[in-house]
Amino acid sequence: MNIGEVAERSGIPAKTIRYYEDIGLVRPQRSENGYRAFRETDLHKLAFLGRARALGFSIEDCRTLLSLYEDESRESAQVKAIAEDHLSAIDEKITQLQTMRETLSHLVNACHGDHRPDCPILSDLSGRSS
Amino acid sequence: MNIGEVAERSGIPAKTIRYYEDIGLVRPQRSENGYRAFRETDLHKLAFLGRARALGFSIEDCRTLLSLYEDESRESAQVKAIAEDHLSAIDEKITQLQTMRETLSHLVNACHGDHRPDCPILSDLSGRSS
DNA sequence: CTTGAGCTTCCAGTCACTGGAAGCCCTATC
DNA sequence: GATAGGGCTTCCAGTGACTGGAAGCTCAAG
Repeated sequence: MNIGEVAERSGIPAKTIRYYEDIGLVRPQRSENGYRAFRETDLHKLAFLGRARALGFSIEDCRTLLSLYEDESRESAQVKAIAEDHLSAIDEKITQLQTMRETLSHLVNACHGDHRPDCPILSDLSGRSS
Repeated sequence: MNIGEVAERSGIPAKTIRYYEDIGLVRPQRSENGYRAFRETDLHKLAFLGRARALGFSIEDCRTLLSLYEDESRESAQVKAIAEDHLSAIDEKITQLQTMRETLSHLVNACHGDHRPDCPILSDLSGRSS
């Protein structure tokens, strides 16, 4: 398989696949013409990466997850630990965003949004409480 | 005021303040010795930036918000539009994260997390539905 | 006079790509 | 056989918003 087909079938852009090779996440063979020659297992790996990235795992987490996936003697506890860490990072981000959302939506509601210059949003940002 | 004091009073690291000067968000004067000389208005601006960034506004949004803040003839509608856009971007991110969270927490719950290799998390990532 | 903190600039690195340029390879059509 | 195009290759640069570090100047205290 050439990179174009793999990109289509995995849903990962060709550019990104090349980048993943660069950082050692996949190691496709090469054809005589210099083109990357992907096997089904490479495609499978890339699909794995796509799903892991879609769950928000970092590239380094993905690297570890892949190696655990390929390690027959892994312990599921290792995988679970990574996932739990990531889950709590997600929870933190959600909380942070909800705090922002809260403040911001109050401000937006308080702003007339008309042709006049008075604006509670700017007032708040400038540090005045009113 | 030197940069250290401004950093402390605004809560923004000195490095970041220098960066903000680099990209033209603040333009402190200079003392004869070459040190940046901040006035109260600079401090005020930086505090404004700090609050805007804490609400998740991008640097470019901050730039616009600052210029609106300083523009007596602004219309609050301009400010509100930026805030509303940002609010919906936040909502999108929250939704995305909650989707991840949902999937991930199911997987984490399904995983024994013991010394055995069987792992629903890896199974899911590898594309098997079981 | 020395020490150390604080300030300066500049360069490089972060994360995970993404865009673009220059150029080779392959197939199809004229 | 020439040419056009699309796909492939590499390499370099840019994104956002900082952050770390090196080398060197300034200032106040002891």
